[in-house]
Amino acid sequence: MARYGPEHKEATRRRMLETAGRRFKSDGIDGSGIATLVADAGLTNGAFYGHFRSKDDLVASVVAQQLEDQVARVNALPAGVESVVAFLSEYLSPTHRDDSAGGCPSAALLDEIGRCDDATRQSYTDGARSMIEAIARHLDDGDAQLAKERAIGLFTLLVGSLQLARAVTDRDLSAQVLTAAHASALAIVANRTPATSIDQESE
Amino acid sequence: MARYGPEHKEATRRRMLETAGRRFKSDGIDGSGIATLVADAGLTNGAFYGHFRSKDDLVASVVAQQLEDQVARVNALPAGVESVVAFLSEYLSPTHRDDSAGGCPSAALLDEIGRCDDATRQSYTDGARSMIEAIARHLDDGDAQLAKERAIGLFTLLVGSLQLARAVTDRDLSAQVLTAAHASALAIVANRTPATSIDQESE
DNA sequence: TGTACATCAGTGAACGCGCGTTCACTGATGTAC
DNA sequence: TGTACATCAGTGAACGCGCGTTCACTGATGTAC
Repeated sequence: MARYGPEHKEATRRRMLETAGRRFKSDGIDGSGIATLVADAGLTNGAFYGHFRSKDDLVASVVAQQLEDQVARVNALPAGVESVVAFLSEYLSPTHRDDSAGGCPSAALLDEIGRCDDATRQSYTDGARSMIEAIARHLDDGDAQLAKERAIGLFTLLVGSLQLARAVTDRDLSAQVLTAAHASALAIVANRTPATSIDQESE
Repeated sequence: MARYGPEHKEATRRRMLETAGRRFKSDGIDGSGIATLVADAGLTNGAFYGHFRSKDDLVASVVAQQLEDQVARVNALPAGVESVVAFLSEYLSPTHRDDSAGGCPSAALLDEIGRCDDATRQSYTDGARSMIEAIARHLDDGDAQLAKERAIGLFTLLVGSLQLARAVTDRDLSAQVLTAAHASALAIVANRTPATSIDQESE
């Protein structure tokens, strides 16, 4: 095909990352083959290895990209607790539930990421840390440690409840999950009791 | 092989369900092939279809079995909020985090279940409903609706935080996730504010 | 009690298929002269 | 300005492999006579 300037290949790579992100989130990582992934970006299978060393390499890159995008969105929120509350409502909306491909990467892929290779889990760890810090920044009202704890609780509640709302076949139950999660999220945001000092690290 | 009484085949099926449950939870559903699953139960691949119609049929049966077992464990807890709090600590322990194969099926498989066929998602829905009811029964102090909401929030927080604690490569962060989730779980248990009446069902 | 037969849980080779990956090739462009 | 060559993103056929599934077969047992 045509020869292009140096920005062309980079653009193709970005397009691959984006379409692969959507595909992974809707069909799972194991459920998405190279041929499909590459066709989504308008290429044929051989082109893949000009951009990525392996499927694992793509997965790690996609995970990093997905979390970066999400962190950027949270960082773009106006300061203060109110914008976190607004974010909650959007996250726990039926629209988000019904849009795995365009939604939160953690809700779509977290348990699968837990089974990926070290590079992918490392990418995810970096992204998750940034995400927690971004949320904590909005919740911080003096006690940074407590804000981080609440951010973690909030984040994992959101992820778990979106997964449950998606897995369940009963639409009524699914809607109840979103509503109940919203109420619990507010309880976490309002929580002023830090974790007990019994250190779970020293198992 | 030998001919056995009518209880033998049923015992083999149960063994398959149990070993497949462990395998799915550690390697994922897509990540577990029939040959491996059947070898785990001490059989060869051809024997599989004497017990299950297809892999999908096995998956649905395993999911049902796994949730049934877990619900039974929750139902066996002594009445009252204290035993729920004890359950929390166990659920959010490093031991549970490091034992996917023997642990909570939702933490190991929830997003993958969301991509399974209807029969599996139906099995999961039935199990999740029972699970929520079982937890709510322990939290109910007069307001059944509120207890159900808190049960849902608690359950999804536990699932999400165990997934996060498992996915992350940094052991310190992983331990912090468990600790923070515990604090947030207590905030949900203590919550007395029901969800707002804005009905998320009517999207 | 001894022999012939039916049962059926489990065996293991084989099937077509899609997977991740490799590689010789194409062809539109920029560069050299 | 015109021709020959180098570049390199993308093509598409092919690879070995493990997947889910099928099926003719085995062989230890219980039953019939």
